[in-house]
Amino acid sequence: MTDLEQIILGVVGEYGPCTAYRVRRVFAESPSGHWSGSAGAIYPAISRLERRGLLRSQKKAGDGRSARLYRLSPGGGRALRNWLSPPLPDGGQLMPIDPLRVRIRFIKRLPPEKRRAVIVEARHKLRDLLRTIVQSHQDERDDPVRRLMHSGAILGVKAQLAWLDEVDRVLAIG
Amino acid sequence: MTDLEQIILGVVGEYGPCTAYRVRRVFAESPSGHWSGSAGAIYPAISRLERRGLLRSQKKAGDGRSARLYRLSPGGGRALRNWLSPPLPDGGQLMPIDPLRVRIRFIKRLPPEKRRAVIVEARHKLRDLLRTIVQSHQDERDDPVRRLMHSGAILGVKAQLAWLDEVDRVLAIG
DNA sequence: ATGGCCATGTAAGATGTTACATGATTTA
DNA sequence: TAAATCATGTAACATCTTACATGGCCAT
Repeated sequence: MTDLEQIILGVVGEYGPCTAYRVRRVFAESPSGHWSGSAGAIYPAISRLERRGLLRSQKKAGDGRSARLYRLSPGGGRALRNWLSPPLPDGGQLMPIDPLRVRIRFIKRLPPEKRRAVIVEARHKLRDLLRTIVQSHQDERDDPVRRLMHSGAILGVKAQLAWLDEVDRVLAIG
Repeated sequence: MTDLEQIILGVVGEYGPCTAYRVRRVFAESPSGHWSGSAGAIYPAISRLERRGLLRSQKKAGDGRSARLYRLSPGGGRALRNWLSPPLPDGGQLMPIDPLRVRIRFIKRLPPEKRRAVIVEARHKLRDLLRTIVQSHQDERDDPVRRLMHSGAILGVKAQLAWLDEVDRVLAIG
């Protein structure tokens, strides 16, 4: 069971009976670029989940298109709870993956006078991103779990920004 | 050009002429479970890079096996610098991907009495991980960039731990 | 000389991306 | 009614994982 499939189960569970398109939009609206939610990933994944009996579907009434409403089957609920429950994967599988750090690792490949520009631009883009997430966080008043998702993202990006300051200091010396 | 390919270019550039196996070990020794560095990914990726003229190779002397030593070609160096240089991708592509947060998002699916256990276990595993990274950080005295990689990982995991405390508080209420 | 690690690779299969195709519904 | 968006899907292609196969090197 891939992460994508697990998350689809979670999203279907969260948004009740909903269409595949609705699931796609949840991915598309995520600020993270990691979860692209392309049609070619979502529709086949949902078909797989239905074939395995983890999702059920029914035709959406009053819709001339072939839209279907999906919901979790009992087995799907169990699969979802099982994914969430201990034992969790090892720490290495839980730690954040940082696309910025992977690049900066090789920054010495750039001539010294260009290194600074990378840091400056990264800081800029992360600050912009941070602003939009903070905005979403403030706009979200009702759902405490969703607020937690926002604050998690905020803490993660702030950690990156703090780290960038450290990178800046270290590179200035050496 | 995938991330894996870019990182391989970076690693080959970093470790000078080196074998494919050496590249694999760099991935395997990374604390992050994200970069598995399986043979079936690395060897084909290196072949692709050589076909495209970004890597050059020569037979390793005095080795009865078919081991080859790879190094960056001039074009490979350019490709690597180009990857590192502005313009960077958008903020959404730079922000950290947090496998823990994706799970906790759906934690309400668990019965209330089991939610705490998830947090406790996650905290435990992340603390263990943090200890080992801190240890590597202290052991590494020479290379400032490598120390930066460690401190980036440390800041990231600490942010997760701080967030877990917040999750704990919020779930205790709601 | 044999067991364990070093080292290279391949095959089968699943998953994901991009791009395209199709048509319904809503909005200006 | 025209344009935008909703909605579902498929085809071609590349990539990644898992598992396996092969054989050299090294220490006891």
